[in-house]
Amino acid sequence: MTRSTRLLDLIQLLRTYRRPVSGAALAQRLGISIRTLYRDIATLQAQGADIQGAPGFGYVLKPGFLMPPMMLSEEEIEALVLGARWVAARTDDELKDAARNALAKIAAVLPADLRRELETNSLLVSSARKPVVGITDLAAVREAIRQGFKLDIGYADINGRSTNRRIWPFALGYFEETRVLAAWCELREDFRHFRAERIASMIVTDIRVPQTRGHLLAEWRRVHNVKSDM
Amino acid sequence: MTRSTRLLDLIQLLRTYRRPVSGAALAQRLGISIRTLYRDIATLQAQGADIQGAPGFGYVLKPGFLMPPMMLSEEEIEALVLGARWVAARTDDELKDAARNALAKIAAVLPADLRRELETNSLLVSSARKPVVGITDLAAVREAIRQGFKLDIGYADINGRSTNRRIWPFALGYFEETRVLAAWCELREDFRHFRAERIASMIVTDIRVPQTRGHLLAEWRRVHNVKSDM
DNA sequence: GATCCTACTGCCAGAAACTGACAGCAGGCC
DNA sequence: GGCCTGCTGTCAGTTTCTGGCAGTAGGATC
Repeated sequence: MTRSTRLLDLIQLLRTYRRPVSGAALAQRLGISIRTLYRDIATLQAQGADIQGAPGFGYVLKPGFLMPPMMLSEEEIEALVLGARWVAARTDDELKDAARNALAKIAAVLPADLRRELETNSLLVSSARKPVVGITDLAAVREAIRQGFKLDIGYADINGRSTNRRIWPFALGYFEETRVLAAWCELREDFRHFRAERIASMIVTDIRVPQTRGHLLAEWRRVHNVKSDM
Repeated sequence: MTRSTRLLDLIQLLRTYRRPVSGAALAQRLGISIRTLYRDIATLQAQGADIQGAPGFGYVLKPGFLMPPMMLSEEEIEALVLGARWVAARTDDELKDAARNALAKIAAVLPADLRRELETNSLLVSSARKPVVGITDLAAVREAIRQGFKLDIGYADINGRSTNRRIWPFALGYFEETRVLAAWCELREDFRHFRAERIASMIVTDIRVPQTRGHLLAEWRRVHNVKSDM
């Protein structure tokens, strides 16, 4: 691999990280020595890339960059289409439409040959065995998460006891058979998981959650020791 | 000026022109010989730049090399991220990287507020219970499908009998537990499905499938009465 | 204060690439 | 046929690149 292509790869690689990455990790991914990586970083910085590095932390590429990324590769298109198909097959109608619309917008900016690639893509997902039942309006839940509104729900726990709770929703998990809402529960004063099909009633309040969903998600990850890079 | 910086300059320079520019003019602007310019153009083309040159005219950079700015709705972003997360959690390393790269590229061309939406998205998928085992190199299979190459495979059928077949792959199904390759089988002269974990050996030939994968997929859908709008 | 992780720099010699010049072919237009 | 231009091959001199080593420094943690 020649240096000029490697520099573009390095930019793209940096773009895929949100947390700081160590130079050693980057060097390994690129198959070069750490010394060369430092030189490459310096070169990109000299060209105007806003790459911040701090001893002990690593590197972050600040957005607002000198050059837009290169066009999507065929494999990247395949990944997006496959993911969109899974969403269309396994979630609800609103997300299905959103996935279709997103692909349409992406297709609109692709050159003709890649658009054909997108349209004739032949990675398939199996369709849902049984439609996931649930009275809960997941689109409204997602909207509440986005907006940061508290929810008042009636929830039947595993013993059948029903309780009314005010919760701070911050994440929604799509499992094979069920949908699980992760939230802070004011009643229990702790994180709780709510299976969508056991939510008997739901009212979106207009009360704001006092923390960002990013904060809650991070804390929840810490408590449950969830590691995920995506 | 080093070559890697010059290549970036050349892209920007080409972007500023709409009418064809002669190579000599470009070379002069960059302060290099015409011979080196031809080499630089060739390098950019090898990286995917659609630079068209015609004798007597000059060069034009067709759009589609770099990602243009995009607008997506919040729900469309959620759908893409959720799909990408499923791909990352449930397929192989190559597709996982592709999904990450695709999201990073899309994020880079979104306005700042939507980029934050993408980065703090909190729709989750469960991670794979067990990693899907399989000796088959699915990345190579996808590549063969894209390129339209026939495959020679050794396949153990359900009774344990092993056969060697030449097949025309056209689709790859991602099910919960298995991966299924859909292909036209020259041995059976019919469509056949091959479970990835039963493919004992695989050689990618350089023989072209005489039909497009779109044709094969449509015919297969007709035969199996598969309906799908995505 | 000690320790650890990491960014960052200078130096050097071998390896790899880049470069310009020249010569020549080809395609479209006048 | 003449002209403009794209494009390729070859080659030797030059430049750049690269990895390893040694060393400095900054921040966090203990």
